[in-house]
Amino acid sequence: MKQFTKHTVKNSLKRIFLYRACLTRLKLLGVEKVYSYTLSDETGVTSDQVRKDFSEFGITGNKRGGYDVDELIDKMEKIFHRNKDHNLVLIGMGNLGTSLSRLKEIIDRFRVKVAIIAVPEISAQEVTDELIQSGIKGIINFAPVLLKTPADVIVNNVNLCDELESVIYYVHNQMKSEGTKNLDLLYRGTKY
Amino acid sequence: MKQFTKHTVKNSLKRIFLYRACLTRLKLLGVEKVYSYTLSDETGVTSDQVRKDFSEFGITGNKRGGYDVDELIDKMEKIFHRNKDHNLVLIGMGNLGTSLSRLKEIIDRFRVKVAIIAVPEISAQEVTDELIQSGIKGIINFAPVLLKTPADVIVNNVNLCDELESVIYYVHNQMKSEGTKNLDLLYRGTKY
DNA sequence: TAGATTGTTAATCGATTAACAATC
DNA sequence: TAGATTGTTAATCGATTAACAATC
Repeated sequence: MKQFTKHTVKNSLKRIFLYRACLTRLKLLGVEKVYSYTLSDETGVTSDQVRKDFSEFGITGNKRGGYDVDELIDKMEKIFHRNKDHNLVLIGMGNLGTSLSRLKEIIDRFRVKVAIIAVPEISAQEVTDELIQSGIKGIINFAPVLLKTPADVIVNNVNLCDELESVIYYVHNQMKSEGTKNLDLLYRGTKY
Repeated sequence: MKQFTKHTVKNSLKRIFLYRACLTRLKLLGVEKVYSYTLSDETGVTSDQVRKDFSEFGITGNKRGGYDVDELIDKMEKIFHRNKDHNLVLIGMGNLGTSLSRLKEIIDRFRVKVAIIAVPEISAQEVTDELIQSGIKGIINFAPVLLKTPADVIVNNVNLCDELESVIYYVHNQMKSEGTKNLDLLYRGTKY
């Protein structure tokens, strides 16, 4: 019954994005030190969860002293390999015909590992196959198709229609659920 | 310790998008009937999970007979309220200054409930406040900021940088994990 | 009918939450 | 020191997986 492993972005990783967004904003405001409850207040994630997430990614602070904002941002940049350069290829609609033949050459030369696919639905799989042949290991896919890829290739689908429809779904369905108490007092975000 | 409820798109809902993508493709290929294991093969979601998801959304098939593709697509369209029209406003950078004053008028007139925010980071919160004042209940946010919104407003953040970085994260970290057996035999997708 | 597939209930697994000992 | 906060272990909750009875 057990199927091939589906790759899904870990919730904890998504929350790290969330923390970082807060931290860069706080830094801009001149904040130098935060506590787990600071990030909790800002993001709506419980302070327990904040510390648990940090622990998972090996981020430590100072007992009683909280966390240094700069240090925290720095550690998160490292998690995302922001300290290194990453070349990537973007395959768009305009240059599709011409560029496809030079793809492998470019990917090899610049040691590209990540590609962005923004071609029409119909050519998406073909482009993908080509990319994988050339050694691409991660793909951001804007085409509204489910790409077939080997297990060692990561695909992240970005689909505005799906995003829109999920918002519409929630807008239409939330009245039924609880969420209607203390409306003005509560705040929340999404998708993280 | 319990915090305000964070709204997150349900996994089951994301999988419904996935099923629908498959089904529309299969329909194009002339397929009229599917079984839970058909969708399992196509999506990598286990057949158990497919049936469980269908059950959650009140989608039923025929014992022994599987599911009718058209009927399935139709039911999914209904889940996403695709059978109705939905007006939406798109606030972009170009027309920011001019249009903001007419916003409420337009939102009222066309009974808009959903907005897409594609303005620079710095004006995103201001625009959001304005939208909420005008009665918007769902937002797709392209600005890389965490918007403060009342609990009855759904926000879906779309952030290319985050998507990219999560791909980079996985590309750099997967070698360590298991996933290296039967590489060429296994297929997987992401984010659903 | 026998066999195959659904739909649902029970078991398992993983992620979140709570609790608390360590410590600055 | 006393008090506050971290980091981690244990308890709980929810989601996935397995099992199976219903049935076409």
